[in-house]
Amino acid sequence: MIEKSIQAITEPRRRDILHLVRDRELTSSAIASHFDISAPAISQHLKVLEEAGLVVVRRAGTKRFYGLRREGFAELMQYLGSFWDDSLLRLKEAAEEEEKKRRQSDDIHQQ
Amino acid sequence: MIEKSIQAITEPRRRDILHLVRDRELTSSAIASHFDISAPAISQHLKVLEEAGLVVVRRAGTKRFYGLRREGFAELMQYLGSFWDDSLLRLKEAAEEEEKKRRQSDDIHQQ
DNA sequence: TTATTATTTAAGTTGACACTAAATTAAGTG
DNA sequence: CACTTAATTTAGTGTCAACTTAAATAATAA
Repeated sequence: MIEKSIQAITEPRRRDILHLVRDRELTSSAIASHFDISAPAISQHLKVLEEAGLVVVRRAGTKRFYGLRREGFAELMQYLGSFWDDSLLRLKEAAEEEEKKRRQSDDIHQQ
Repeated sequence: MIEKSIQAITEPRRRDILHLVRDRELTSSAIASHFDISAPAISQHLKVLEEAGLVVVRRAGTKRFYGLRREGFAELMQYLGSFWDDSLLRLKEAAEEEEKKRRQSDDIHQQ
């Protein structure tokens, strides 16, 4: 799946599509209107994104609404992050430290 | 550059190469020995990675040592992260909050 | 049912890219 | 300089992915 999602985000238009559906669902044709390529081409891109687990479809009548699949992103980001990163690792550690503190204070409150 | 680095990490062998040079420098031939493709093929991959700013070369006699270029990764990760992510955003906020607290306490100490 | 709208699937073309083998460059060493 | 080692560049080939147009599917309305 990771392999597919990495492949998927390589194509610039697919990244543009992901941007478009990031905060709202859009139909295939609404997405297509933002590009100068044909509707079938967009449909094919959406298929790739869907098979990569990065978008999901919701059918409503003749329309199909595409939206971001956050779990897919999370998985991809986790992979890319764990792959090498430094700054991300430091961010994680900082967040975990914060989380630890939070939990400790919760424990105190609960006792 | 971002475009090139995204392109670069799409190829599975190139990600393998990045893994190999992650913690140590390696020569082109040392890298090639890990794969069953020809030396020129590896050389071409290294060129792509270098042009993407993800590896750097250090010449030493007839040998060329390849190593990870962390700034390139940082840039790529930042882009990929800022692109969409949630959990990463939350991590960032937590880290920034932490940073803010740290700075405030520094200010107090400095006065 | 016929027509309309929304979208996908199919078939075929083109260009990009990963590969190979052969030739070339680069930096020593005898 | 000739030779060796390390690696790259060049030229050519095959595969794959993104696009096109045309045909097919899906849901609904007249």
